[in-house]
Amino acid sequence: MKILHHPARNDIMLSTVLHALSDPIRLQIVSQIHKHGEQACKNFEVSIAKSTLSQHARTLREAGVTRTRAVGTQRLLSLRSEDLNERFPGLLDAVLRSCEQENLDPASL
Amino acid sequence: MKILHHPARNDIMLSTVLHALSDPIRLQIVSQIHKHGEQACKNFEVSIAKSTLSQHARTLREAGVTRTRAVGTQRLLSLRSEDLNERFPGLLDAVLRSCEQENLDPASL
DNA sequence: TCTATAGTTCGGTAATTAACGAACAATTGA
DNA sequence: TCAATTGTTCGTTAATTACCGAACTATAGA
Repeated sequence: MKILHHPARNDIMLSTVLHALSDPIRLQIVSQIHKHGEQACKNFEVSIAKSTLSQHARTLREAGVTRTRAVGTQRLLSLRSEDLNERFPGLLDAVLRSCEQENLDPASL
Repeated sequence: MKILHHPARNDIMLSTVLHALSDPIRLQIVSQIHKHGEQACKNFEVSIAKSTLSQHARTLREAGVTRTRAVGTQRLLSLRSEDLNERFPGLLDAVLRSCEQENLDPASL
């Protein structure tokens, strides 16, 4: 099977990570992995074609945000929390918390 | 003179902020404001045309990352730290620290 | 071996983006 | 009032991006 390329920890670039996280769909994906743990693509509740989802998964993986491992026909995605915390301390947590806060916001008006 | 539109605090969107910060040039601008305080565009050390710089300044302002005020012919940009901290606690600091860390990284290999 | 499941890759389209220079607007100071 | 400074806007170009469906690969299970 195909080799899934993941950047080494020190090759993870801030602007690339921020770009990967700047898309609402990818933010949803990351948030869902955070909430429910390692997830296969088929479990993501996003309203896009599977080819599009596959591309988003690739973007996240190549940015160093997620790790993908193959199990059977599935690709399980997890967050590279340790690598990200080591390289950009506090960043992932801040984004995840911001993400949750934003989703609870209609009351703030 | 033209009105400079700034989003209200509660209208600042996470994905928009992350997108604004995902461009290396804009990250440099934000980092320089953080280091040296409120800055006019002419002070930014970036190697792009001034029309391009003006567009980047607009992107940051419209995302809610910076505030722009007019003083004479200058536009002074500052970070909306308070608004951002209120809305997305810890996010801006994490990005700024990540930014600094990345710029000191050649030793990490 | 055949079928279903899970993802990936490819080709194409439409939209967005970053970049530039030229022209413009606003303000300051001579 | 005139020139210099500072920044914005406009028109264009080239590159990137998000999206889709169709075709493909790989694995699991009947």
